Amino acid sequence: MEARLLIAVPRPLRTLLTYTYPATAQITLGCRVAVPLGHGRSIGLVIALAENAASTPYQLKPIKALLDQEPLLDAHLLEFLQWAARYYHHAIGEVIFSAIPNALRAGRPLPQVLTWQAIPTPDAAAQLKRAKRQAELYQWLSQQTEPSSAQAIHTQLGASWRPILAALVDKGLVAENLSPTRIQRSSLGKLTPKLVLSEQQQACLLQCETWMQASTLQPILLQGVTGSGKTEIYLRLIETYLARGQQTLILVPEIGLTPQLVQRFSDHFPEQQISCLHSGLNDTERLQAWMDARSGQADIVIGTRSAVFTAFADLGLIIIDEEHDTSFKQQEGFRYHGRDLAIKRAQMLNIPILLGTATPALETLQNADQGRYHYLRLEQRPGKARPPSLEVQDIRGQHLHSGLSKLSLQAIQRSLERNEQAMLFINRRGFAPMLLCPACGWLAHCPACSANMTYHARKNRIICHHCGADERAEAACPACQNPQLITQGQGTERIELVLQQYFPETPVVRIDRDTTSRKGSLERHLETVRNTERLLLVGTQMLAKGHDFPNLTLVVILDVDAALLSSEYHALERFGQLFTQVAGRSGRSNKAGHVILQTTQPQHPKLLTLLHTGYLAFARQLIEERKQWQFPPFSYQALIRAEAAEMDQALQYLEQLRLSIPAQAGVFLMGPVPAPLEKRAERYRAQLLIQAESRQLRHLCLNYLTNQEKNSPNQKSLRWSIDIDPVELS
DNA sequence: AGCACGCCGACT
DNA sequence: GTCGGCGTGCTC
Repeated sequence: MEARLLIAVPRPLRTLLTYTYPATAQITLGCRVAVPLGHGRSIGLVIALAENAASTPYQLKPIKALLDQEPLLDAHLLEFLQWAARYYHHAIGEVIFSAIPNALRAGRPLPQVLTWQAIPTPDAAAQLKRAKRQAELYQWLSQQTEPSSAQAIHTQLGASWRPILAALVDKGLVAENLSPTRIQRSSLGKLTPKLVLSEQQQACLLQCETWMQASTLQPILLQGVTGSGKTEIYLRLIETYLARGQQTLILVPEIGLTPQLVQRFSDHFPEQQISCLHSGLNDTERLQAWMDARSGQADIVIGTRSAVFTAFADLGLIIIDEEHDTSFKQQEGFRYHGRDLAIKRAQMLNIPILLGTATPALETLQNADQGRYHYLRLEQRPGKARPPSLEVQDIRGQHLHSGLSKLSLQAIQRSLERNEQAMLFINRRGFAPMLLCPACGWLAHCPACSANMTYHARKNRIICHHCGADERAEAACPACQNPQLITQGQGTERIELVLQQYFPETPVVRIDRDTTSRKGSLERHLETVRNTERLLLVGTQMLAKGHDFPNLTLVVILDVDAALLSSEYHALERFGQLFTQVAGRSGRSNKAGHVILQTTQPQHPKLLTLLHTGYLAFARQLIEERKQWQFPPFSYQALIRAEAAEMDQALQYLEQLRLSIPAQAGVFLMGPVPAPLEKRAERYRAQLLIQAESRQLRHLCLNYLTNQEKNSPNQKSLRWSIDIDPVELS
């Protein structure tokens, strides 16, 4: 007698595979198995029991081995992942395995964790029990004489098990350096005094707590301007869940950029273990953090988007910081949105979720305005900090010095004279986006993409920012040998140069992907900025994210036009968010801030709304416009992308897919058309946009499409993908 | 994604 | 004659 199992394998298959196993064997859902697959073998994860009666057109194979005694993923996580695979129309196996650390994907056994569970601390009995276990553990540990095994145990222990750690350090068995997934307390036992909450923060906290204890939960949008003390609210809310012995998940856009946030958490919770999950970890570190969350040893997990798939022993609260940030959206492969999935996961677990930002995404604001989310605002900045003064600079007919107006240069001069810092913001790295020949019109163009190469002066190379093509910049024109090539437009490198020329006495720090690619270099730069009173900062997007520069009083935004004139309908929303965040960087610590926007569009109505009535009114105006055009959040989009060796192939393939979707009310199909970047890395790209008036209709269309795909043989060398709720149409 | 199968070019 | 190039197709 045998039974059947539905197994997910890490392959781009849209279905689960059915295998048999002996009915006498005990198998729990969520365990890994070794299975025969095709000519070889593969690892798989048991997802469900299959109907035994159903006859199959193929010969079922038995699983080869059961690899786990206990499930890697619990029932909730399995259900959540299956939901995600359906929603994003992505291969189930890839979705399931994105929740399993690389280190466990080859079938290696789960490391043995000392099995204890997080014990709820409030009552004395539990405290006692916890202390007793620690004592037992300590006794056992003290018998370990070999430093290497002590080290191993130390690695498996949480930093929260301080007595043990302290004892080990004391005995000289381990050095007091923890793995990078764990936050080290610099001095044991030192408690940082709690900040006193403002009246508004107090009210806000109380309201959140009330909502979180209600029988029906809704996501909470906490809109707090930069410096209004959102983080302090997070900390207080987390306390409640820690006291119950529950864990908290905090999703942040890019953890490498927010070391201060992590520090803040570890200072506030010196007794708790905080684990970090981000792209900078190697497989071992990632496994460690994952195990800590799954076993319950980690009290708080801070991570980037993929941390939404982490297994938890007892998750009680989710917080999304900088909720509007588009880096929560994965832009390749499994194109999920970390925030949206977190909301779904919280809903499935019936636990509260808090979305924090100064500038809510339009869809989030719409949800709040419609009452689907609770909505709270923190308006005041604590202390005496006032909002910055804003200046729109009309640069029409102005002579610019490498993109900088005379007025901007004067404003920078005045800041420096007051021994204050200024920041110049331009969203383009490199020296100039164009290198060309004034004699014959030759232009440095990427051989593999339909895009210009960017000139990088420091390296003296031309680089394609789309495919990475990288060539030496020749002195003379390759077409007509004219010895003098010129550049057009500006990037961060050129702005850095012009500032060095104008202000030779002042250090200039440039922060972009080129200056921060090496590990720790961003931190070093930020350190310089903190330690230097008089300084100029140049950078891209990266500068806008969550750094606190107390002596910064002037911000100049240089490429406002690009955002105002973009054809992408998301561009304005992004600009509003960026502007509000960047403006929030200036004028803290009791010094007046000033923001300059250089533009040829000083009368742009949206710009005026943003400046005069603030982000909220601006965002609501954009929502109104989206409504008129029936764009999201008033419709539901899916972008089908295809790429092939020839544009015609890509277009024809999409046309075929389009025809598989029967015409129906409430569905618009746009395209297929060539993508805005027609060619990338020698491949031509086309896209088809599906816009439906409900998620259900969109889902239906995509089902037609994937069925059609199943029937038609794969076209040679053609790759295609589905992007649900796209945030970028390029 | 793997992995094998298969049908064409240059080698001992 | 065969080694291997990667284009194509399948995975319970």
